[in-house]
Amino acid sequence: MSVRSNIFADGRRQISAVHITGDFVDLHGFLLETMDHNVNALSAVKVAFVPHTAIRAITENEPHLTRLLWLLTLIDAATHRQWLAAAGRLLAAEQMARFICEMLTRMEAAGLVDDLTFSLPLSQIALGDALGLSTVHVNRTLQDLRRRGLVRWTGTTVTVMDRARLEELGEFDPAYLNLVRMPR
Amino acid sequence: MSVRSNIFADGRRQISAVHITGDFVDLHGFLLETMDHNVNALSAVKVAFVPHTAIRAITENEPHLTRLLWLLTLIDAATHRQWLAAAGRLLAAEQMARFICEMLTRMEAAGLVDDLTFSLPLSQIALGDALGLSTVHVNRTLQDLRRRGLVRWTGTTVTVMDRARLEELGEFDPAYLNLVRMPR
DNA sequence: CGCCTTGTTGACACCAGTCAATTCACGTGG
DNA sequence: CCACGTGAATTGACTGGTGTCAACAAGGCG
Repeated sequence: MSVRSNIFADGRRQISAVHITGDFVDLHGFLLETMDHNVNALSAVKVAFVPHTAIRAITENEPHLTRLLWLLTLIDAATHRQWLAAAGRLLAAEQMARFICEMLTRMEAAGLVDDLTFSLPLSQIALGDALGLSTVHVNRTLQDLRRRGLVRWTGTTVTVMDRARLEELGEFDPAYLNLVRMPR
Repeated sequence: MSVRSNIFADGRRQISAVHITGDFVDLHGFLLETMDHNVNALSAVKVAFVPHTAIRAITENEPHLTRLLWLLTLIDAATHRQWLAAAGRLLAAEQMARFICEMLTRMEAAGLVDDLTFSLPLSQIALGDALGLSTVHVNRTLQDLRRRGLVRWTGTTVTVMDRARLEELGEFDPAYLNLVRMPR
């Protein structure tokens, strides 16, 4: 698992994405001239590098694949809008609920969830950087969610205890993730 | 000029983009299944509609054009990251300074700036929705920037009085906009 | 065993939100 | 030409969510 972040001159940091297994990391870099952000691993990762020449070749010869790659970056952008809305307009608890819902849903789509439980190796410091909160407030907000019986988060293991109420609190709608519809 | 926004159930609103003359509005909609946001005009606008079939045809036959269209959405995404970082980690005055710097720079690139002055038909309510602030705090923050001699903002007319200090305050670097370099 | 990072807690400060009232700019209709 | 209505801008008083500072506990690791 890895994160994309921006860092300000005085050290303030904002994480703008959490990448999980199977994600295409920084496909944006293919066409953007400058990389204005960092990528850091949160856990041991296996990485495959794709040369820009290969992607360029795809864009020359494979319109369908090109549209799929483009779509990946559009989903990223849609996710950014969701994070922005959450950062700008939601209370800490609502925002954190929404974040956990998103991670749960994406991990599910990757087949990495078992019994509403998944691994999320984010320290409270990093979680704060993702949500735009101080670590102290992250700690208290997490306790709040725990006390309400919505989540359990010990170490790097997260369990969603009450998915419906957590999604309601975070006003979460997974539509923006454009996931393939799974048969129930 | 128009804005793209997300609205929460209780009416809270977050603006995620301000479109100016020449911008391709919601090119994202070409490949995304669901439109999870609204677009509202701020002023009288002239609109050209591009059928998805036309864009699809471009992706089939014009790799270079396709990459350019893709690039437009990547710049959008990069801008979202910048807004997110600002919303999450900057103080109101810093964030507002940065926003004004971005609008100035983009309006310049569109040839719509004269003497560091440009038209920005955003009410303080809308400005608050863009920055994630209440209108009262927007008002006070604007007064702060005015008092410091950084900007003049009367009605829909904005004048940047001290560009260097405004950019410094907002820690603004236009690189993410990927603008074509103009000869001075 | 001791260092270092992370998690936790309490006290306090402060940035930003809320509520409410007032002023101002405009556009409309009489 | 003026009364009026409406939305935006402004202001003051107060509240409250979140940040800061500091201390301490709990593990992981060399």
